[in-house]
Amino acid sequence: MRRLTQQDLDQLARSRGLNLTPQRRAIVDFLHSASNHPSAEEVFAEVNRRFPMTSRATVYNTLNLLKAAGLLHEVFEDGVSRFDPVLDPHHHFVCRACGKVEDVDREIMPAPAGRKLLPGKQRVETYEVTFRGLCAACGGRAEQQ
Amino acid sequence: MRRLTQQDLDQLARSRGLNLTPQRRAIVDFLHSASNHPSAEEVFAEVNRRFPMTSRATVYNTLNLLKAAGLLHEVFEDGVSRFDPVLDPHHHFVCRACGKVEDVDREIMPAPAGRKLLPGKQRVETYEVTFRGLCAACGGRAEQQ
DNA sequence: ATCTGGATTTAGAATTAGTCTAAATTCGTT
DNA sequence: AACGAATTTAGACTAATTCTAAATCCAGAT
Ligand SMILES: [Mn+2]
Ligand SMILES: [Mn+2]
Ligand SMILES: [Zn+2]
Ligand SMILES: [Zn+2]
Repeated sequence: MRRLTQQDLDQLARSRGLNLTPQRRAIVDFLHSASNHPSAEEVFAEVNRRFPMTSRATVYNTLNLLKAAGLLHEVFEDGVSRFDPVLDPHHHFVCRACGKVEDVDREIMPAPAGRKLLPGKQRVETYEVTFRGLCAACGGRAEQQ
Repeated sequence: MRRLTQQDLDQLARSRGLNLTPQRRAIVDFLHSASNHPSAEEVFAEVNRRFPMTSRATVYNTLNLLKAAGLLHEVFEDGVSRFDPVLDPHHHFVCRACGKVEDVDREIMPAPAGRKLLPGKQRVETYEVTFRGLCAACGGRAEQQ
């Protein structure tokens, strides 16, 4: 799954008139280093480790900015908002034991061929699948119920 | 898509030791009459119309109770929590113009035959699809962008 | 090198959805 | 009618997010 490089990012940001300040860069860096869909609070905590005194407002502002610029997606799983630096359309798996949110390749469940209109006459532009169950780690432990 | 009758409901509730008080019945009635996935606040407003002085706490308590008893499902769309009286597994369509959440039959996108394990070794127990685009009403109006 | 205006950041107040609490009420059983 | 358990209520509390107004930063103009 494609991830943006620093270059991509600089270029994209610039092309959209986005000023990449140190705080903003720290936020993007963390999101790309973190493998799994951090929440706003996790971003706040981590960015503050490297860059103390970064305010919540800046974290939220930046996440919203990047999202609006299309450099970041927001995913909601079970009422929790998380941020996803992977831009290609893909699906998610949520572990019911540990709560981890993992990426799933879109090929696993491709669009039903040529169906742009649902029976209810809705025009589908995108779709995403959420799989639920036990992740590799949790499923491994002793065939738990 | 199957919906519970009053009888089903009484029986189910009783069999699970759930006392169906007037407030609780009003909440369930409303959820079943409303066609589209009301939020807690919408339930609160409507139940109060018929049954003034019903507190938020009772609405939330009841929704959580019914959910725990399996008589109701909670669906999160775009960070908003909504309640769904349709118990069979099914998918959803979210209109990007008006925000309406509509049911979609599961047949539209059935499980990939025999796949219980994803490539990442996750064991899939359930899955759900969210389609996004324009609903019949919004899509009809003048081929908007 | 200094000035200046716009963009950015900051701390904290405000808002919102939801949970918790403790007292009052209801209801089935004696 | 009296009792105790379950339920309901109003409002306090909490957590996530947005808003606000003042401070800071910074690029371009002088
Ligand atoms: Mn993802
Ligand atoms: Mn539904
Ligand atoms: Zn797990
Ligand atoms: Zn619509």
